[in-house]
Amino acid sequence: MQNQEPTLHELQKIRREKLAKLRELGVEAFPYRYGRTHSSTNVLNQAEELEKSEEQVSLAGRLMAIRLMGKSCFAHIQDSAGRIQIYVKKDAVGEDQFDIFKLFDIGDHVGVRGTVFVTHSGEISIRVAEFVLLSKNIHPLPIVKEKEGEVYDAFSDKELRYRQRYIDLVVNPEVRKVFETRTRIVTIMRSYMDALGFLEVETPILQPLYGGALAKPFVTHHNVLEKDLYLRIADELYLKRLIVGGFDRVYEIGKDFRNEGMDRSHNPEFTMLELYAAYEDYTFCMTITEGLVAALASEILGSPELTYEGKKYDLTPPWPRYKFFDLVNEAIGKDARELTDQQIADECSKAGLKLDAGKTGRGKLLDKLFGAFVEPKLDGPCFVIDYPKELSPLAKRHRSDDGLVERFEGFLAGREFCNSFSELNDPLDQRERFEAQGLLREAGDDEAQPLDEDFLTALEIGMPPTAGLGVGVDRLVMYFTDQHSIRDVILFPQMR
RNA sequence: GACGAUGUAGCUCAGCUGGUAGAGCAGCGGCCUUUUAAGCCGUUUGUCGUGGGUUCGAUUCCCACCAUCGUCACCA
Repeated sequence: MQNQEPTLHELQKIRREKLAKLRELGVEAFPYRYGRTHSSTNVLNQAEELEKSEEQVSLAGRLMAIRLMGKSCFAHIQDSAGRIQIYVKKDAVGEDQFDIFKLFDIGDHVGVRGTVFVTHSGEISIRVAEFVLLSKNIHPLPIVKEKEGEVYDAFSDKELRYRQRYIDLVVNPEVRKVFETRTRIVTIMRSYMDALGFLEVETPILQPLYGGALAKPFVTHHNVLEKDLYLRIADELYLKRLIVGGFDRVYEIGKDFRNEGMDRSHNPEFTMLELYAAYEDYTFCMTITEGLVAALASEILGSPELTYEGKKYDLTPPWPRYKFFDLVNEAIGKDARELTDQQIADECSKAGLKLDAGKTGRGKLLDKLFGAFVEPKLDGPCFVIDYPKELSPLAKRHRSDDGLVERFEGFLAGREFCNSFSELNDPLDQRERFEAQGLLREAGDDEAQPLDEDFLTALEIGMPPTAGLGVGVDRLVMYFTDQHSIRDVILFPQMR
């Protein structure tokens, strides 16, 4: 639908005619640059002095409202900082120029030069002495009007908003704010990690073998090498190779790709922060998680209290830590570790899950059980710790319980947002875990991890004790911007 | 992937039990040199999501498909 030449509707024809008319009048419709002295908010903030000094200010922006009154005109222009009213008067600009201004439309970019004044109704405005067209709009913009906080004719069609984000951003200022906050969050993450001595690195997105998570990958093909490559599902295995290589602390913020369903908390490509620290264990990562989230809260919210979808959450560390099996056992009223695979499947069926104990591995069965009975109740913030070994092929065996691994997940608002463990660095144990994954794969689990021989070699070379953490950046942004859908925190979300 | 809801002018929406569509804003013309959802007068705009079918006739009924939203399944 997008690649068809759109039929020229009346509105667009009229704008093209205006463009032609402007050119006849000698107006350059798409000039090369415009020197600004101020932004809209600069002017609004310094209005008093600027008005007194009658200093000439130049600013540029997009026309968002035009109120023409015969021989004068009020209009609003919008720049990346905000909006400001301009006042164009025939007397001030001359008749020829005023006729040109009348050919301008909502959506045009203009540059204006003039002095600052305040209107009778108290709005800080620019009295325009001179204006130029900077770019002509020939495709009408949706007109959003507002009075006393109430919005009229909002541009609200989700499909159009996501597919034509450029319009969404022009017309819905709160959308711009969400993405500005997103960038601030990532910046804060970087400085937080940098301050702790972590080195930011980049690892391959195109990988000959995928790993580091349980997920289905996207497959692509390299023509010259004549082989298939995978888009990474996690950074993990490469970052650990770097720990083997001797970097003590590394992190990466980047996109992962998982070939799975989409909903309001899942986009096929999403952003993860992954970090690895040598000589630390998973308790270190809990501290990092708490510290990072608390830092975000104080810088973004100015308070440890987060409101998400009407509910309040206190993010002040430390957060409670609940053991995986304590939660599960309490929820089902039995000791899950004593149950057979079939019995776990039966418990799952009580929650309406149909699972085949023969085909699904024990780890996954337990995970289902957790997802069905525990997860929805985890308001958080909290950590769930010490997961079953079968579920975590890259995590180190628990120091005091052979059937568990030293792993935690962080929860907030009933949703997981991070995952961490004491990294498995025993190459022989790791090989066994891969082999167990291989058996699951043969049994039909297409999310089981393939064996990565080179990664095993790296572990054989020797990885120090290491802690690793992965944080879902999109989800954190959702919390801190109070957005309901992941699509509202990704500029160009995947559409069908 | 399953079920449900929705899809009408550039935008937001109305359209009862089938007779080829309306409003506000935007646009266009006119009046208006401090307006601000500017106002007043006049006026234009539509493959009624797409493709089939039923019918003399479908935006309205039926089927399929596409898209969006929601719930579930899968996962972060």
